[in-house]
Amino acid sequence: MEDSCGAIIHYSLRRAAVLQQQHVEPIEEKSIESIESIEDADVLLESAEEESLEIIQCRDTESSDTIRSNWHEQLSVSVAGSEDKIKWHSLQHGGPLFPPRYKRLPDNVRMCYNGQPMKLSTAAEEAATWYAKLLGRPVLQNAIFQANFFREFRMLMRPNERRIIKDLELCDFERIAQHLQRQKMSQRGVGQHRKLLEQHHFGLCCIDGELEMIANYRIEPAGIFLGRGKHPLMGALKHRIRPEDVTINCSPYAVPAAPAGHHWKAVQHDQSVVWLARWRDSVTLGYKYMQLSSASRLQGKRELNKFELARRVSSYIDRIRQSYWEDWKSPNLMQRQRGVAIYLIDRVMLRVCSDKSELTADCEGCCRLRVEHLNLFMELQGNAYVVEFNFVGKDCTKYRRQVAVNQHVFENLRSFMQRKLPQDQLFDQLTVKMLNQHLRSLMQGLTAKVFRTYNASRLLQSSLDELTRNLTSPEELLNAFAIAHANAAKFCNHQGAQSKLSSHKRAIRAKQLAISKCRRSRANTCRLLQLQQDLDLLQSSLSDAELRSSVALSTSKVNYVDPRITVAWCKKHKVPIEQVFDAALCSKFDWAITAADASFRF
DNA sequence: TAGCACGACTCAGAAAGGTGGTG
DNA sequence: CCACCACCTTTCTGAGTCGTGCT
Repeated sequence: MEDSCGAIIHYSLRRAAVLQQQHVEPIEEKSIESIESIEDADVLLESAEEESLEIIQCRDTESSDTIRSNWHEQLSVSVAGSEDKIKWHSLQHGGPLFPPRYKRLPDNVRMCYNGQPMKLSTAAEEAATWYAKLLGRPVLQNAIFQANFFREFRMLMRPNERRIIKDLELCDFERIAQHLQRQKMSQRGVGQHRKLLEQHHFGLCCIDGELEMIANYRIEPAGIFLGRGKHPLMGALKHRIRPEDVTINCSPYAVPAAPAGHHWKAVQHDQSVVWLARWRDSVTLGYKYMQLSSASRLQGKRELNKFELARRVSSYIDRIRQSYWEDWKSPNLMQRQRGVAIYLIDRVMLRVCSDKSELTADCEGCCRLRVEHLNLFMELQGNAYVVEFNFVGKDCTKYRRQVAVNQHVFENLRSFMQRKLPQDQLFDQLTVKMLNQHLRSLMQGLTAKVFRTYNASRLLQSSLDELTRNLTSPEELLNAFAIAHANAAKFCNHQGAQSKLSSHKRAIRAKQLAISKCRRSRANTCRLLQLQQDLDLLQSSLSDAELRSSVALSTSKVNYVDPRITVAWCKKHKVPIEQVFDAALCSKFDWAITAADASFRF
């Protein structure tokens, strides 16, 4: 309790300091904001193309084409920790794009309080529009959200408004929500052109003579902090970020101009970092960064390094496993805990979970597991030594899994749980730092997170080998590929909220209905036969669909499995890469598509 | 020198936006 | 031809990981 109070006081003081630094004068609108029609956008787009070329002019004389086409062939892979301290030699960009200034609502659109329309101050009205956008979302029912939002909403009101508005329940945002919806519909079409224009202005940078895309050139708009799960700060207001809050990182000769009438918080030329701009989030108080796109050369190099590091684990894995087997039998409690923890990270794919501040949602990982998160079964459904994990993991996703473990692990876990309360730490002698230090002593650059990359990639490769060994037809191959990926995603516990299964089951029900209708109306038998065939096909693919629906496939594809495995598989089976990677993945993994041939093995 | 806070990065699911099929 | 819907892709930004530097 004391700790929690301390954290809250510390947070309040820091937040006050950050907010005090934030400037309040309105930012000048850029010319982009004045676009009302598609024609306007086209005209501006043409001039922007010229301007954008100007922004990215580079002093680097080296031919960028040669660098781009074969950097991955020339690259000698560096192990983690020994990466170059100098990340770039020349860096030029146009600075971030600020969201448009808030435009007041028309006079006939008002928040109603207790049935009476209220004309709010500009700041309070803007906060009301943020809330109105969330109408219908379950998060609005959350008491923490309501309390945080209403407290900060009232702080934006004028004293006379504050005297009247005392209860969020009596605030009616419906008219504002309807107005915003109408506004959105009327602006369809213009948005696309504006986006293209903005991308030309702000979305590109020039790094070491290479034109690259920027991943997030937009400053996050002000709004309501939502967080994940039961975040204690949900509902707090994210303040507007202004040029005076933003630090720019670039070459000394290429400082982008701040918007008219404004200046940057600071400009630095730090070659040891890859961010282009940063600012502090007014709720979490952490830095937010403007960074290069994942398709960029620099990010590609980092990706390659990541996968090469994971690939090296193959040569060390026997030694690593031998080491933690020995730890299980150690008389030293810390070593036993360390051995079991690494086993769980390696074999159950748990994240390590670093220490967290009190002001985050209550989520766990290996080093933060509590006694209450585990159930031990000597025997369960014919399996010996089963551990049931039940906790809330990263992003507040549920982790619920029963795993048959090694007998030594089981007995160690039982001893760690003895004489402890449910809320006590399972690994009370262990810290993340100790664990990673030990891993580094076994293999240079090895940390806990590498196991996820290693295991997911190994699993994909073996699943692909096994499932596609005797297949030749494109449909069968692609289906098997999807299942292999789903296996890897399931292993990583990547969850998707939108269930494709429900639509699959709906399709089956629809066919069943159509068949019975067809039978009743005695329609032609050809139609009936066709429907029956469709139904059989749907039903036979249900179990595959069940697997694929329960997981989010993209996360493991994007982050964990070595793309060269997929590329090699495609080349071996003559499957076009576009059928398994979408456009974004193709450009992100450009290096893998060029580098890997059919014989590549992870 | 240990422990902690923090900076810089990777990883993550949800929401928004786009597309193509169907009635 | 259009409205609607389902599915897929992109964008957004919150949440972890881990090294570094300060006290």
